[in-house]
Order: sequence, then structure tokens, then C-alpha cells
Amino acid sequence: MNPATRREKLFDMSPRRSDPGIRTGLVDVAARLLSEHGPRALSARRVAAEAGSSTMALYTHFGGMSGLVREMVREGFVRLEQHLSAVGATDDPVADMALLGRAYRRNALANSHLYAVMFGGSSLAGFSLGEEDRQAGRYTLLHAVECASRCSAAGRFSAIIPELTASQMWIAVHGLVTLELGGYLIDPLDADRCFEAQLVGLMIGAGDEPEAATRSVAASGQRLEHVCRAE
Amino acid sequence: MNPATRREKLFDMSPRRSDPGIRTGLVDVAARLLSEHGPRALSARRVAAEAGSSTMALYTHFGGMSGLVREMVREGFVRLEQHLSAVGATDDPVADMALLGRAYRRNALANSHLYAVMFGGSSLAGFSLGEEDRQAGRYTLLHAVECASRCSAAGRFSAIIPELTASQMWIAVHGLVTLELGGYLIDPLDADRCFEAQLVGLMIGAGDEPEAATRSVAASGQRLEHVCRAE
DNA sequence: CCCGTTCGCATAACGATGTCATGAATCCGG
DNA sequence: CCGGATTCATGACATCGTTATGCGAACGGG
Repeated sequence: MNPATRREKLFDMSPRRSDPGIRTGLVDVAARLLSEHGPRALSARRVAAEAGSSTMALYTHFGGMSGLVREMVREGFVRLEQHLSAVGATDDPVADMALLGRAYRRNALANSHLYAVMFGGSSLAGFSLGEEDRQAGRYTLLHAVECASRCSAAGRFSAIIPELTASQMWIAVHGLVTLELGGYLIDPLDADRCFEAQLVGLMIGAGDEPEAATRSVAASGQRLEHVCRAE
Repeated sequence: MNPATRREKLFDMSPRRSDPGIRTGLVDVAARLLSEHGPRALSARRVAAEAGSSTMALYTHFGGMSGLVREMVREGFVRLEQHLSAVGATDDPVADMALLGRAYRRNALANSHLYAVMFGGSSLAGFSLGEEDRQAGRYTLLHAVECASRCSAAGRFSAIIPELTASQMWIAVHGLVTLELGGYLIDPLDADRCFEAQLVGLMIGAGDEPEAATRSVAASGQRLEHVCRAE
């Protein structure tokens, strides 16, 4: 029987009310360790100890260290999805697109170590991305694809293939975030400055008028606070 | 006394003709292991064994596993520098810029695991980038800065700050390469297709005319083979 | 209500890892 | 030619991921 379904049954019947589930506890502790102390602190013994269990629980639930990382990655994808879904659709689709980029970057910076595992190719505890994980990552592109379609429909983008335009947005924002996390973007050309320029350049490259692009990107900057407060 | 200078002296006097230097041997073996078998295969004992020495030599020369990784990173930077230097200056600066991007990607794909450590934030064997390493990485930007200046001087780019334009090129190409290495860019929008579109979009975003940008990028694709053969 | 079965998890061990103390062998300056 | 310095092999230590073993609690049929 699959451990997951086993756990499902256990959760439904909830044998111990005081126990919020060792499985979720392990994932939470692991995420906290990774976020606060970096990848080196993510050891099976330490995770188990801080979660108040032994290392064996980690193996019955996740089959090993890489399984636990996979679970964190899954949760990272749903969190990214939530951040992107918080960006709605207004009458300025280019501003919406820029706001998608801002939300993406915001999520990446908030969970930097996890982001490096999800998209940066950082091999953590022997874990490597499976095809389903990658598919979950590509799924986040759909927000940008839909937005690119609206930009084209509104006559702002001249690009014909919204998937390609969305990919370019993704690639550029991902590149900025990873270089920023690597500490490469500093003082004269810091990450904030590069990001603003990147957004405007992307919109122009997709076919928008320079003045309109600048205005929409600036407007999305204003609207950012609003979305953040809504979280 | 610094091990590096120690080794320098030893190399100059070459005490044993048959020994090509244990230090460089260790780096070569490590680079080969990393490139052929991935980060998990990079263990101190294995590197030492395949280099025909014991693990202690690794500590006298590099102070530990992270020191060896740092040495590989340094060599990775000079190799990248060589790839970028091979791109000369022609009368079409936009094509030169596109060719710089192609050379950058070429080098990254040829040494994918090393690239992930240099720019992707992949924490390998407890190594983390020092500020001098990052400075070496930023140094590679100078090629693109000089090229962006030429693009502006030729009236192709309208951007005022060549450093900012060059950064955008770097960010975008880096983003594409990391997503490509992560396996995220597949069939309908594979890495090649995205890369070509990215190059054109970047030039347009920097201010070039769409038709001229398309022509220059295509021309750089033709010229790529020539540069590769020159290596 | 009770006992056999099953399941979750703790204990302890194994191989492999990075690192370092020790000591032998070698090199170099005087 | 010698003595301090240096390189490197041996072996040990703590810790890592992983797993075999076993105990106690929860479940289900009688």
C-alpha cells in the first residue's frame, strides 16, 4: 500500500488530535531549515530531530531525503501559483504582464533557496527534477500566455505566438532573479534598476510602443503594493 | 606561505619531469568527474583516487573540497572569457552582440554543471561564491558593454546606458541557459527557438528597428560556425 | 471484550562522506 | 651535506543517507 494513501486514511481518522501530522511537520521543518540556514543545514537527522521524530519517519513517509525535497518543491509550485493567481486582469494587459513578473520575482525572493531547486538546477540532497515537476513549472507559464493573448488582442503586442512571448518574459525574469540571488546584480546596476529596465525592454521587444510600455510598467509598480496587501 | 605560490615555485622549477603537477591533475580530474558524472560524483576520495594521490594532497593544495571547486570556478571564468574574446568586432555591432550571446550560451552548454556553480547558485560541496568570484563573473559583462556602446554609436540602439543594455542581454541569455539546462524548454518552444526570438526581442527592446534586428541576428547565426571553427 | 495482524516509528548499525592529526619521505637553502 | 620546511600517505573522527530489526499502538474479526 502506498504510504501516501496510508497517511490519507490516518489523517481522515485522526488518531491523535494533538498530533498535527508528522508528515506535514517534517515538510514544514525542512522548509524552515532550508530557508533560514541554507541547503547545508538540510540533513535527515536534523530535520527529524527538530520535528520531534526519528529519521525513520522520514523514510516511511517520503522514501528518503530526495522525496522530502520533492514534497517541498511541490509546495513551492503551488505557492508560486498562488502568487501569480493573485494578479488579476485589468483593462491594461501590459501592466498585468509586468505585474505577473513582479509577483514571480517576489515569490522567488521570498523562498530563494527553494526557488534555486525548482528552477535553478540546484541539486539538493541528491534530488533532481522529474518530468512532472518540470511540467508543474511550465504550468505557471499559462498565466503569462493568457496575458500575452490579451496584450495582442488589445493591439499592444505585435507578436503572433503568445506562448513564445510568455516564454521570453519567463526567461528574462528568471534570469534576473537567479543572478540577483547569486549576488551578481549590485550597486550601479542593482537588481531593482535592472528589473524595471527589463520589464520595459520586454514589452517593447514584444511590440508595444516605448511610451506606452513605460507608462504601463510604472502603473504596475504602483499596483504592486495593492496586490501584496491582498495576500 | 600560500599554497598557490608554493605550487607556483614548484611548477617553475619542475622537480619531476614525469609529474605534470598534482595540483593541476586534481583540478582536471575534478572537472572531468563533474562534467561527466554530475555533482554527486565529486567526492574528495574519488577525485584523489582517480588523480593517483591521497585525499591529503587535496587539502595541502586547496584547503578542502570547496577550495577545489573554487579553482574549477576560476578556470570556468577564464574559459568563458576565451569564448567571448573569440567574438571580434565587425561593421554590424548588433550582429556582434547576438554573437556574444551565442558564444555565452555555447560555453554554458559545453560546461553545464560548472556553469550552474558559477552563475546558477548551485551549492556544490559546500562552496559558495566569494565576492572576487562574482567580480570575475561581472567582468565578462565588459564585452557586451563595449558592444552596446558600438551599437549606440552606430545609431542602432537608442538606450543611453550601455552597461544597463549589456546587463539586460546577460540576464536574458543567462535565464535562457539555466532554464534550458533545467530541462524546462521543450518541444513546441524549445531552447533554440526561444533563443532566436530572445535575441531579436532584446535588440528591438534596446531600440533597434525590427527588420534590422532580425537581419543582424540571422547574420550572426551564419557567422557562428565561423567562430566555432576558429576555436 | 480480546487477540492476531498490521502499521508507524525508534534504535542501532553500515557504508561513505569531509576533515584533520600523525608521521614518513622528500625538497631546498645554507 | 645537513636541518628546517613541505608534500603527501595512513588512519581516525564526526556526520551524512540509508536500512535491518524490533517494539508498541491501533485495527478488525471472533
